[in-house]
Amino acid sequence: MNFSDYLPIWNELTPQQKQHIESASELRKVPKGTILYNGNIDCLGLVLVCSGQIRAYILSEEGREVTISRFFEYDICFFSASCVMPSMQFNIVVEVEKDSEICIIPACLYKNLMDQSMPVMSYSNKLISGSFSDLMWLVEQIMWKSIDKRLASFLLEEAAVEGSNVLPITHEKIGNHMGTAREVVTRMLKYFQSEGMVKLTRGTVEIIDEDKLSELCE
Amino acid sequence: MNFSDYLPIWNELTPQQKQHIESASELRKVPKGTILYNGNIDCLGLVLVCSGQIRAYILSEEGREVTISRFFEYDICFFSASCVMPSMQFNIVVEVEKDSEICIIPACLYKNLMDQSMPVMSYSNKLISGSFSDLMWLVEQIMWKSIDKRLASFLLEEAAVEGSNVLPITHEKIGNHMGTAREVVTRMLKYFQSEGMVKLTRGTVEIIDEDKLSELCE
DNA sequence: GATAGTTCTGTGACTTTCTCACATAAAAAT
DNA sequence: ATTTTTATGTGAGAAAGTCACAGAACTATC
Repeated sequence: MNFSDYLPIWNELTPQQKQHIESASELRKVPKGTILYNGNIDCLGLVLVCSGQIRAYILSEEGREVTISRFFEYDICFFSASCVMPSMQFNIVVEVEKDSEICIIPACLYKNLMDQSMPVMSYSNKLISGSFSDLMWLVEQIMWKSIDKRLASFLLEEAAVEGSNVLPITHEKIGNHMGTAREVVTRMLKYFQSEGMVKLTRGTVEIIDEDKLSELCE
Repeated sequence: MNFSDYLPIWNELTPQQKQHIESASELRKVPKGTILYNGNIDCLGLVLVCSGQIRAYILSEEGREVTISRFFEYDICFFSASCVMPSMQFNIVVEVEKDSEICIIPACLYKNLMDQSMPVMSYSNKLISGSFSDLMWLVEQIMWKSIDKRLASFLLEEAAVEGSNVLPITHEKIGNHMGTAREVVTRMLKYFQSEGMVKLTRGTVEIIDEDKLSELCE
């Protein structure tokens, strides 16, 4: 485990701090579907994604979901450590989307580091600011983009993530990412298919005409 | 101007830092309607609200608005300083809602302070975290609350802010706060009136039955 | 204080999106 | 081969947003 690959500020830590992190953090393999954090579970800590894929989403009382953020290799998820940040009050669920290897820097250790080390505090600031910007973008999407555009964007992004035009995903999961109902996704995908933009089979969406989808997004 | 009333970390600054702030910041009277920041205007800085009222909102290409955050006496608005925070990339407009007195700590000075002073950095962190939480709350509202509930909440909050049940506000402004169309607000208010919850006159909404509105919010 | 202009509110018709209730189809389990 | 589970399809109706325009209430001007 080479921390300097994940933490840009690794070299600004003291040898002792480095040692603390190395001894206290835990490398863990987590299977798809694992809930790492849900606001009830004790504050986990900072999650470094070594491989795999993780997503953070909010959950309504009726069980509907919206994805707030997704994390891939070399990303750092701080949502599971939000409990140690004062003034961070919200419920969020952090779930493993694909079998992953993660490294957990315990919340209490991380809190201490933040208080001790200016670079760590400054880096935390950067992480939060980045997420804030992402969330602002999400608000704009939700408020001002129609479903067809949002769905097209989602499919293209998903294809980029997968590195393939064949997306192994159900309509329901797409709905959960976008915060909309499954039926809405089904109908829109049917329309996309009728326009020759995608090809649908049970459990997969294949992108046929990437350009046409891109145009749709504007 | 007594900075310690506005900045909780004032006493953790060095005399020199305090002196910098005192000499560089600018106390200013700004009339209602003033645009303090809109992403084009040069990065303003941290805005301390001494009196009055300020709001930050995002603007769609079609000219629709949604209020992201509102600031009152003793609040600090950092949106007008977001340009000095790395990883903060979004367009936002900061507008004076009521004639106000504000104190501006210039962006460049604030940036230097953040880099020099752990307490300032830590405090910035807290400000951003707080706004992040607020934004999460907004996303939940937008996604999962129906318009009647959101309108009821807005009216009650507005009454609390105004310290009166007579709200001097137009349907259009309410729509701009909530990110919805004026007609939708008009129709819902008409319904609220028919149910005896509010009384409408041109330019004002008077809350008649606070309890009934509260119930509506759940 | 009558007139013209501006701002604010009201309303119908139509579109988009969401909800509910079920039907059918494909895969998995036994 | 049959049952169970998971995924998709669809109609009907409700909620919310869009568009176009009408009328009412204030303001400014002479």
